[in-house]
Amino acid sequence: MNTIATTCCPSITEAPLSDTAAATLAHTYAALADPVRVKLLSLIAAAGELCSCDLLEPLAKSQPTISHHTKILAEAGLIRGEKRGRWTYWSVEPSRAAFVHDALGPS
Amino acid sequence: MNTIATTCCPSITEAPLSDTAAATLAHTYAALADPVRVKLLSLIAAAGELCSCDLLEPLAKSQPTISHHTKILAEAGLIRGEKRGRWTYWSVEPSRAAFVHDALGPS
DNA sequence: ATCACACATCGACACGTGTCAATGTAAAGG
DNA sequence: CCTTTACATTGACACGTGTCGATGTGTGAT
Repeated sequence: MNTIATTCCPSITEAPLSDTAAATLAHTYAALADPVRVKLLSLIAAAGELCSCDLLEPLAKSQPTISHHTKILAEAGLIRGEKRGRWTYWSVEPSRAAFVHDALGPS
Repeated sequence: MNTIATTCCPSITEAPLSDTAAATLAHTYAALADPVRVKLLSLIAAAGELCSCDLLEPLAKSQPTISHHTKILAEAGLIRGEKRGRWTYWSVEPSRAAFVHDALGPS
């Protein structure tokens, strides 16, 4: 946690990550470690906004499974859900839009 | 900045990922989904080259566990090992250096 | 050859994770 | 009210995963 405090942005070529920084990164990448969630995220990123009901067919999973994956992505801070009426609309977390775009882009 | 993306590869804002593309990405991110592997990768990236024996102390894990994690990172194509004498020297896979640098950088 | 070292592999264990049927909750419409 | 719809939660199951002790495989040194 003192990594960012002492210096601004040390390049990875200069010093290894701290335990807490590594744990935080691993938690984020764990959210992307499932093909269903990667495709789910790409569907939201491509559409801009989708409700859970729109995810059932393209992902070919049950409703509880979709709810499980959206929860994990939301807890990782990659998407956010907004309830409007009976529907929950999911969109990419604005502050992480660049990260999500890069993560889904061709590497 | 995305002049290449428009002509070459469809941006994630245009179309969702295919099943195979999502599975490939998820497999890569699964290799980064463990804090020990994230720190292991950062140690290699920071040092340029390290043998397995140099990883035991900073990671505070047993030798079989280190061997297990290096194997997963190597199979994901993020690092490569070169045997010289009795030691195996690990380094970041050159073709994935940019990806690794971004993946470990501040998000 | 014999020994010590560096690393990989195996076997076993505890724990985490993806999945779905069943059930609960909340909102809109009758 | 009651019913339907959209989603979350629970419980249970099978499977994957991180971990380490024990063992195997080479390599170099004596």
